[in-house]
Amino acid sequence: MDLEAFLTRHPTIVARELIGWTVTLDGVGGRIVETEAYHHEDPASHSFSGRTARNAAMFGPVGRAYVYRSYGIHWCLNLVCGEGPGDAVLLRALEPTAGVTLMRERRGLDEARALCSGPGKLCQALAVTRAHDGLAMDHAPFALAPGANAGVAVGPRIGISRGADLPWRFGEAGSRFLSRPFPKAR
DNA sequence: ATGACGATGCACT
DNA sequence: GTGCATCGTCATG
Repeated sequence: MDLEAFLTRHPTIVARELIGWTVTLDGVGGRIVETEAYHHEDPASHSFSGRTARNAAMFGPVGRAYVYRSYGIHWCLNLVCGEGPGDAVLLRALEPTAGVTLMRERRGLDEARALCSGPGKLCQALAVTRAHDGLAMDHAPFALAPGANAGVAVGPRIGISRGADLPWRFGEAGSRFLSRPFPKAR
């Protein structure tokens, strides 16, 4: 399956199967260990109320980056996917594997486990900004490569009010690089 | 023109 | 666990 086919599926499927893939920007990045799915019919999605200047990238081709500013401070990076316009996967945490020294400088931290353990942290470590909004994530300066995972945990998404009941957050089971642990299964 | 509110992170208790 | 910084985006007047 090529990348376009991989991405042209429901964002929950893509978000789950993306765990273990590697993403880099200018050679800095790591294994994707945490994602969240956003669907255009989901009230929590930025695309729910239609296309605007901010979310335009979500309505473009799959494989592009959708970058937005959160809380006026942080950047967050999504990979556009889905069977139709308006779907994306939020990249929430990476296991740093490449350019770790540069990440430490950008983050002002030593501990690898805290370098990319959150959507805003990840963007600071990789130096993602609005300038990357709309860029293809399988071409330079981005790169995207498949990879395996050690099992996927599922739970509710973080920091949203609407659609909070949907189990659309995915993470590598047992990873030490998550933004937060997953609620214990029951 | 103005106001409300975040798909957060960090310091502090 | 709680509080707050900080500002772009969108809805409303």
